[in-house]
Amino acid sequence: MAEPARYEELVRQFSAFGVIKRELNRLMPADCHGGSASVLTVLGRHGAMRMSKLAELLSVDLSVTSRHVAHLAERGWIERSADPADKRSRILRLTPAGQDRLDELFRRTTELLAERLDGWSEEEVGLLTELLARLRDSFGEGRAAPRPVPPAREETVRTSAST
Amino acid sequence: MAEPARYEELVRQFSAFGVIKRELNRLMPADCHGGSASVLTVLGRHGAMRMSKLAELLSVDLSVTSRHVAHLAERGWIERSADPADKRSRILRLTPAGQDRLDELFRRTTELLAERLDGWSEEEVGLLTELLARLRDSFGEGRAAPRPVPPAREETVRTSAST
DNA sequence: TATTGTTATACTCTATAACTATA
DNA sequence: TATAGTTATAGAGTATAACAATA
Repeated sequence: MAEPARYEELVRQFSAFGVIKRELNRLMPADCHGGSASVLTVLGRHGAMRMSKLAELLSVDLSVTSRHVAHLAERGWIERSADPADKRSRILRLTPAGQDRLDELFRRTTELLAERLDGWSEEEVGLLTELLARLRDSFGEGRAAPRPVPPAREETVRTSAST
Repeated sequence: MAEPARYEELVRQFSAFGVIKRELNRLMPADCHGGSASVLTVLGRHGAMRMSKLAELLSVDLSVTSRHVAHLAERGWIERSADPADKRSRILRLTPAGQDRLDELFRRTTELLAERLDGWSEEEVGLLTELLARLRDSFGEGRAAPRPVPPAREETVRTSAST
């Protein structure tokens, strides 16, 4: 448990979020903005899943997820198949084209980070990554279910864009 | 310089930004949303300044800053006085009411963080704060001018909500 | 002519609520 | 009746561009 002043300082630094997010967004191709990219990322990491699960992993409302998914499906980057066990559900899955898109996105962002974090050591990058994961866990509890989990369990799915 | 896989992992964790930001926004009073709050925070920390400087510190466009500032001025939380040295400029300054507002906001966010980061140690909170500051520095270069004040890093922490 | 701010416009992201179809 | 997902609507945040006043 930290002192109040610590939290206050942390909150100030949260402004970094906006800075990074805006710069990252500028990097996105016109037909695949931030929201869509998150969907691709989650599907790439966790494999096929239903809408509700995706929304949970994204920590956004189901309606928001639905729109992003529709956007991606229109472009052939993900496919929505019926769930035989529950006809209300739809199973989402990355298509090969979607996987390519995802790889391309990672390439772009990795390039940007390599440039921006030039002076950072391997350990520092890892440390920040870890702390952000914990931060997300600390917040998302109850609604989100993040946690850098091992790749998909679904058998028919190609997983992770890289590793 | 870290390996590409490190950056990729870091990018994934950036999704934490959205989670925290949305939760923080939910905490904001109806008449003072995230954008306005940032303005108050920066003015509280760095003192009076002109629009352009504020926009730079916020790392957002001047037009955006202008709107947020107008919003705050309407509510009497900041005052815009003419700059005698340059009549195009306007000097922004927190009013006592604005300071109260700011204190109140810090109280709210501190409370939330204390709750969410219950299991975090003083050192961990400090470490994350430091890394976020560095992250912002690494990104904002050229457009933003972060690196405000040396954050409290010692055991003995300043308790000033602003200055 | 360049700079400081303001305003109009457009676009993304998000949540809430109403609605359809299954369970 | 409850749940999965879609769609309509509204609100916040941001950037670009056109404009005013001053340097």
